[in-house]
Amino acid sequence: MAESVRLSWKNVRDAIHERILDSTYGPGDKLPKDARLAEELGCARTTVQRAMRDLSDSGIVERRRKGGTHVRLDPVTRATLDIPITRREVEQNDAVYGYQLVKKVSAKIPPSIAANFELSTPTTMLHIEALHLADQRPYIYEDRWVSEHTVPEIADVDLSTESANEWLVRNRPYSRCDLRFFAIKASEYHAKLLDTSPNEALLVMERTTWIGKNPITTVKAVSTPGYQLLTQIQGSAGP
Amino acid sequence: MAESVRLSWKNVRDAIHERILDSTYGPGDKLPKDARLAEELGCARTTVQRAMRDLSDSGIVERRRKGGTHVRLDPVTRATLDIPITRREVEQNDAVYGYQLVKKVSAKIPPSIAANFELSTPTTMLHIEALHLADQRPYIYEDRWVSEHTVPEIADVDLSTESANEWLVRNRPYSRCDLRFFAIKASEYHAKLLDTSPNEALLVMERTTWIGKNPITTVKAVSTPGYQLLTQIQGSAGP
DNA sequence: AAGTGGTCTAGACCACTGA
DNA sequence: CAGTGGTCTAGACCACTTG
Repeated sequence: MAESVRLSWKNVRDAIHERILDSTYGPGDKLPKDARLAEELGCARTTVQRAMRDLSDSGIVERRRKGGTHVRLDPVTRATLDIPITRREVEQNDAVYGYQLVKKVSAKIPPSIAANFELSTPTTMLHIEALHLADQRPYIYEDRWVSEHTVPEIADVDLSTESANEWLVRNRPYSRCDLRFFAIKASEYHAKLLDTSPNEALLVMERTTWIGKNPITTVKAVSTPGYQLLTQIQGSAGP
Repeated sequence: MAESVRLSWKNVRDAIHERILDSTYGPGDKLPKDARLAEELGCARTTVQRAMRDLSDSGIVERRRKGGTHVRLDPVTRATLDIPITRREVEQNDAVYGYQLVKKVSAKIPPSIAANFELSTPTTMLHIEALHLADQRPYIYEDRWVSEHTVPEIADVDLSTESANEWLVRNRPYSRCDLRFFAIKASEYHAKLLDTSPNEALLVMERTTWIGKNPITTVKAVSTPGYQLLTQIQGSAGP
């Protein structure tokens, strides 16, 4: 049984994954330590590490120092979502992008927005509403609050030309971002802005960002009917 | 300027990231090659590699052999979603999980389902409808088609006890999975099953899986009103 | 305190792919 | 075909975390 072939970390990953699939190591079981597997499979420990990181990133195993590597008890489907800035998304669909500022005013944040930021004391922020268009038709309605305290420069941005979405993504890195997806019934107001009917079902993407402990922005991106979020997973199984 | 400190790959990542944020390297720019950066920062090339892989995974840079490393032109928000099996999800909310099989019958797949699988020839599959309950109340309605050809064992599974969701996740690895999220208006049928009103807005998660070229299953998981998908991103900026 | 995963290094070779 | 990223190795040391 000579290890004549050079094993890549993907080979190693698949070898280990296979043992999990065929129940050599069942859910919750502890796997041999890296060094042991390296010896067994005939490669460097670093290579086993690389393979394990992939399995760990995919949610198949869990690793802890001293605790060892265990097969995860409950399988999860782990997907990666890419959310581009809205202009790019429109352009990638070969449509002409348009943008309209609907409203821009400083105001005291309502409790629901304070809750998004995990703030107890109500403060004043810049409230921005805007419409993103694709081929002249409404595409996404954006309802946003920006902290003037954390992002004072926002006052100097001409938001009637450039969307806050774009400016913030390009200029304000964040250290934490919370995301939420849910469905809402279109209100009269939504219907009017998005050129659709009340009670239509709309997908909403809500994003809240902080830099350190300081709130940056929270935004509800309300999509038009039929909008879909897509993603794809490449599993590490099969031929 | 002695490199007295031992640089970790995170230090290196942050150093490079910072140069991107402060526009030393702007969108689209080419970064120095790994070896050059390693020299510059005073670490091994492997360490730069590790840092770069992270930046690349986060969607901040793009790397190509021979092409070099470039700052991505359009920033994206990249999020990771974990979708557990429904039973786990319910239990993690400290609710009691329940399950009901609503329908199970072999039938010719409708064109929309064939489209999900990218199939042109209509075939027969097992059509399963089921209800997942949390604390006796409807939680998610599952509308699924399973390929009896790819997964003949499904015939022997007692689907009145065990959900197809769970059995498939535990027993059928896939090599590809397509995911879609969108909103729908509840139909009369949905309303009745989910104990809500017609026209409510519902979040739908649609998943389609294959093993190699062979279809395994496609499922629409229709949630109850108020359902939210959550995730969090840890950015690599700030203190 | 000891076991196990995480990281770093230095060097070699491989594998894409753009000029 | 040559430049650049990708991977592998062997060995050392570090840093968690649990028994």
